[in-house]
Amino acid sequence: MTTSSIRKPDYERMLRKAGVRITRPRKVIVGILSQSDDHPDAFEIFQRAVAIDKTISLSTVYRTMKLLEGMGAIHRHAFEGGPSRFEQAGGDHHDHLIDLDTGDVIEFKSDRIEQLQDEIARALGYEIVHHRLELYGRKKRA
Amino acid sequence: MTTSSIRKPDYERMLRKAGVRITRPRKVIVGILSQSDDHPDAFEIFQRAVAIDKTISLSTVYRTMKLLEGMGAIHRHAFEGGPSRFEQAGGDHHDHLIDLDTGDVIEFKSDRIEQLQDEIARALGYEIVHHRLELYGRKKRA
DNA sequence: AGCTATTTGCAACTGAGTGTCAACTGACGC
DNA sequence: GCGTCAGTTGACACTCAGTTGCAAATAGCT
Repeated sequence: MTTSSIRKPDYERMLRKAGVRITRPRKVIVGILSQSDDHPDAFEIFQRAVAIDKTISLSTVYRTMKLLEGMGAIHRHAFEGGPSRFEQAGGDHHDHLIDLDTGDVIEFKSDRIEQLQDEIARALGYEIVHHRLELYGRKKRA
Repeated sequence: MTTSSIRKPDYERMLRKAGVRITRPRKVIVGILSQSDDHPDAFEIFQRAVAIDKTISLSTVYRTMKLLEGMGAIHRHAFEGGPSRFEQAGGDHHDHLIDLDTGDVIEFKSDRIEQLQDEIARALGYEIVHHRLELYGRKKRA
């Protein structure tokens, strides 16, 4: 029984469409990504990959993440003071709140904010290609 | 005749208050910051500093930026795919739009967005310590 | 199975920033 | 103005995240 999935990108299909080879390391890595609903960094992905196939190298993880990012299959987030973290693309757009005490990443979404961003960019004569909104905070004790 | 300044932090006073020494390298660096209204990175500050005093080292620039940041005298911005850039604190809070073609940094401010961020954090049970909002875009051709 | 361009693992490299340490110096007391 | 000495500096080694060069391995074709 596999974990049921909603809106998971079909990585193998995307790789095929990108005209690259479906190699063993790439299969292992996209398998891990399909299983993950957190925001692992390259080294964490590498560790999970090694548990499945101990010959996989960290360089290959980096190369594969770059490839997948270029294909739009994953998103890269460079939160402050740490390595890039990755998540599957395909869910709808959201921003992040990072818990400064635990490092937890909470996703949120605000159409109002997106809309205001567009208005601001337009007023400045720009077209937004992408944006980054991160809130860094601490849990209010109840 | 010196460039007239609006709301420039008095770095020497802040350094004194922080209980650290007013050394020659620190004087040169804060002098450069007072003169700058762009967002230079550590290496650019180093280059401007060397032009004034060729004995200053890059390590000292890094150390001084960290010191000033800790004192709240400057802000550090880690825009994507590049080194940290710095700007004087003391102006009022703003966010940044980065021109993807030129690297230009445009400052903007939206109270509405700030307010919405607070609402979102509150709804999630968090208190915002700080946040980061960056728009990456391209100039609309007229 | 055989061919070959793509991909891999390894190790060496890069860029940004930090740590170590002997030498230097600013701020205080005299 | 001069000595003292903790704070600071410059040089350089080091870390960390990520990239690159290259010989060996292999996916995907026939």
